[in-house]
Amino acid sequence: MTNGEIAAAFERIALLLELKGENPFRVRAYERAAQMITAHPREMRDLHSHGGVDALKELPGIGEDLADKIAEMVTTGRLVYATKLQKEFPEGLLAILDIEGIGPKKAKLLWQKFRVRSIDELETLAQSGKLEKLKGWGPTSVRNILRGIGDRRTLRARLPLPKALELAEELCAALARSKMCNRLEIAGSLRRRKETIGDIDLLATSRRPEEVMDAFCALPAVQRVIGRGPTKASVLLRSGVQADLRVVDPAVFGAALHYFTGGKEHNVIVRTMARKRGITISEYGAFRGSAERKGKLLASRTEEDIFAAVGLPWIAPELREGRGEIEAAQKDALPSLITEDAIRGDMHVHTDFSDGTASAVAMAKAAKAVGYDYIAITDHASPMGMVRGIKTGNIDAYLTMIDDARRRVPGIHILAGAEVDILPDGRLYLPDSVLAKLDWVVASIHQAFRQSRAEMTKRVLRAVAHPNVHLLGHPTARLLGQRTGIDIDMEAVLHAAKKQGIAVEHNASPERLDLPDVFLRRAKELGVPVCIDSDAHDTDGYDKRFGISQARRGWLEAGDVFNAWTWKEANRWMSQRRSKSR
DNA sequence: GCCGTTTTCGGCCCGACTGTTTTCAGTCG
Repeated sequence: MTNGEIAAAFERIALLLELKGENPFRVRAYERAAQMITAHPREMRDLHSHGGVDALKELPGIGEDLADKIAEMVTTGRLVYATKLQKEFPEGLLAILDIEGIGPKKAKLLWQKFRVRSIDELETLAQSGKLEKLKGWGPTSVRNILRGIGDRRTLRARLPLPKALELAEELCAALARSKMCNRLEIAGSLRRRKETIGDIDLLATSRRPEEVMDAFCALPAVQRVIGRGPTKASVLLRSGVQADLRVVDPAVFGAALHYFTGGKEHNVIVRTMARKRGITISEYGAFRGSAERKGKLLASRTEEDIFAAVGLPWIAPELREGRGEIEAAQKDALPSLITEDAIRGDMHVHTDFSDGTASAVAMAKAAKAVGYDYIAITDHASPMGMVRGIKTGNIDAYLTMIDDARRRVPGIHILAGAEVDILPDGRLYLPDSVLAKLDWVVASIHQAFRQSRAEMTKRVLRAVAHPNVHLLGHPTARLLGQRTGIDIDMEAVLHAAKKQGIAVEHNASPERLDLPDVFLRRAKELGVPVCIDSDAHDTDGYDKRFGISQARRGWLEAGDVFNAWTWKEANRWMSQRRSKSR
């Protein structure tokens, strides 16, 4: 079983245990384990086959019992305990937990009293009028459930980061025009720059919170107000996304920003640390003493103050996932994260020689204008009919085009490169004689996405081992929100990249963001350089802001990123690569 | 179910909002 399947099994168990009314901390143990496994770059089955159950027990949040359960899943492909548990409730009951306003208690009651086993049955029951006669339910609750069912049918799945950020920025701009907020910040997973976003969290400071609430709920982008209190409101946007706004006093902005940025796991760890020191942390600040009797206020104004209250330096939002950042902070070993201005070049750029819209000269000028010292022009070399591009027959014309660009755009180093398709059997589309004429070869998958994991891994390993390849392009081939990536043993690919001395790409194109953050971090650990490339197809295409944010989530520093190196450093690496290929 | 500069047992983050309640349970993030 893959990590995804194991995590899904644990999530299911957590839901079922909740339905049973089990100890909530036991439920949380399963949830935490699922989250950890999802984010883990190594496959559980590999860890198990190398180090056995003991290796699994090393993982955070995995003890005796869960280690055994993971071992059972990776060896037998099933989990007896899960099957047993599943029998106590019908399949469809879990789905109704997704409905806004229905939690485990209500779901359990619906099952026990009415034998509700699906969303459709719940809808029929709610319409029948039987529900509202129940103690503690009432007509409003029932109306909300019906609305929740409707919402669930229209609600969007998680939004890709670039789209979500755009929406959030529009909301902020609209709210800012009301001029009632002193500060207005995007918080939550958006501030952490997660690759997909469930809802938009905004935080404002104002001395007139009620009026801010009014303005927020009346924004034209708002379709419906889900909930609204004096300091907090939730709305459903017309785009099908939920947005939450919280207003706090300016004096507690730092505490609130930290709290609403999360992530959940990170906050739990920080608060647990605080408790051990006799400190309680909430969105209103760090207080001496327990939560019930608010003690002396220790910190609240800035995030730095909050972290300092528990003896930590400020931690960048992109790191706040509870993936070891607290431990690193305690050891003063936080990475010095890469920033946009560290980028000196781009190793994946298209022109109108293939499917770009601008000439090589125009692309080079545009790269120079954003301050780059070097670029690799990497037009497609692909068997797919619709893509023009580099063929054996036109390679000389291509090289002439790049030579011409070098002459006409001085002051920037231009590499003659290609983005060559990795064919289904792992060979490259261009023959070695043509590849040898190029300075820089990106190997990418553009077809046959559905191969088995074994086949796909073998395919990519073959390409990675090719002596003329420098970079593995958009390694999972995913399209955010459209196409899940290929099924591949990324650990094996990264090891091979290390062994062969090639780099892996983080393709910063907003529809890709590929390689994903957990593998970026793994690449860093293994010492594989990462190229953060724009994959620009036009002169406005050099924006790397989303790529940088993912690189930061992968703990990358400037030294880990190939195109943050100086031209001299990059060139030295390429010469070494070339000498290897001979 | 996990975990240990409080602990191998007894803890486990904290508060807002809603609906139906006369004081709070359920849900959410």
